[in-house]
Amino acid sequence: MDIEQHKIPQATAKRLPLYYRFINNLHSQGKQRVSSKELSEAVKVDSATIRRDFSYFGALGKKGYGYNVEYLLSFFRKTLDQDEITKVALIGVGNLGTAFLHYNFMKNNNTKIEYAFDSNADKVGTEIGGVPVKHIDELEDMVKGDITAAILTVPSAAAQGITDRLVQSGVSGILNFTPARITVPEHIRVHHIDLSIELQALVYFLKHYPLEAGEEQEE
Amino acid sequence: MDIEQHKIPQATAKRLPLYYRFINNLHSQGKQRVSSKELSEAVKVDSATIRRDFSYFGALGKKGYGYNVEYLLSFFRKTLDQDEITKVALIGVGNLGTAFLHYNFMKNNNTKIEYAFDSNADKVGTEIGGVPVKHIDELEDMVKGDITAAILTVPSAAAQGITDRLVQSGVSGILNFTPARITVPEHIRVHHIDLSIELQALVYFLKHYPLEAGEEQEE
DNA sequence: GGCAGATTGTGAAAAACTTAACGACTATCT
DNA sequence: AGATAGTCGTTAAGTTTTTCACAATCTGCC
Repeated sequence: MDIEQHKIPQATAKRLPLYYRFINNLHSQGKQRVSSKELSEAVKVDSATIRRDFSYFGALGKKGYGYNVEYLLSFFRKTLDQDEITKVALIGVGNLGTAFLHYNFMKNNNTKIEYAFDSNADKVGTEIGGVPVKHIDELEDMVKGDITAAILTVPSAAAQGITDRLVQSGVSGILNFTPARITVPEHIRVHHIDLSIELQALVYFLKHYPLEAGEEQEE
Repeated sequence: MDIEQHKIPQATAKRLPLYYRFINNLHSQGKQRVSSKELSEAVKVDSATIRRDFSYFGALGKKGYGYNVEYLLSFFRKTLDQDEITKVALIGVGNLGTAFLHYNFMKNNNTKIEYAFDSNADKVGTEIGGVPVKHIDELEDMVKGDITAAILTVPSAAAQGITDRLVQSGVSGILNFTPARITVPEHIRVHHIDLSIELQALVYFLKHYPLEAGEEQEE
């Protein structure tokens, strides 16, 4: 099973949470079935790509019919490990961190932000989006052995220092929102999301890759 | 020139702002020269990829020496259109929007957030990170003919409605932070950044693609 | 001036990803 | 029942991106 999992392309893996959300939506709307074409319009991914993505998990649909929403949903729930909740910590309760705390609380099922950490005494002891805010000094104690991943929304100057402490405390993944490119041991996974770069990249594309009619969007 | 520009792979284009930032850092630190290997360690991109990326713009470096930081910087400044500022609007001054306003003000040189819009009367009339907050009713008037791109940080229920108004008002690109996948005419470019999906994707990778020693990171 | 060592730029290959196309099958209409 | 329209799963082709590997060539030093 784990070996099979490894055959799934990373590009596909990145789209799974997107699919999952939209299938969830469809289910809430009481929709019974959905075709790759319909789904394609909703998530803005080519229908052939969707069929290909789904096929990595076996035959989820029926020819001439489409996909049963109920079945698809239960399948994704299982695949994305909805049952087993991954515990996450958030470091840095600024605007971005706060946004995430509110956001997360409402939407995610397979991850839970257990604690948030900040150095600001005014914030410590409060609760945001249902998540208790702890002092950064408590980081090691709270994280050790319990937390799998961390969301890094601290000022960039603090990024590497906090990262080292997180790694020490045993997290295996970091979602880094700071502009700093952090250095970690090989077995730690880091995903970078850089708001400033995203905006600059969009602008660059606007100037140099004007969309012609009929041209498709990538992301 | 424009035809030449079109040869640059999109993957490369997305890395340019990243390179630019780090070259800027090096320059501030007074560094004279840098090799692709050094830069690779800083930005976490394979050195061969960096050399290939740079080579699309011609021979920027010198064999046996590396790249001259000063020259590289001036080249990137020109290429990323630092001189010609792209005007941007931000819609939705919640936590995420506020984070962006602070962030942007400090860092970007080729883009400027001219206005922010919100429907909350308490926010309208204030200024955040140097950006004036206008009422959402003024959107069309302020944007029309002047603003090239928009950052969408509104609640997802409002996303499509605001999008339509932005398109009407002539923006050509949208950076969409809402979970909704918005529909736009073909000539409008949309980049989606979905915080919730990023977290779920990271968790999925942690579970199914554990990093072995020596394995490289993507993104 | 010449040589050892470093580093680029790039051809070629590999890897990763997307898309087109179609056979096989379903559902529905007449 | 047969015809029609729709849909999946997949093979094969196409495209994009990354990586390897090395000749060319520059630097720095003696």
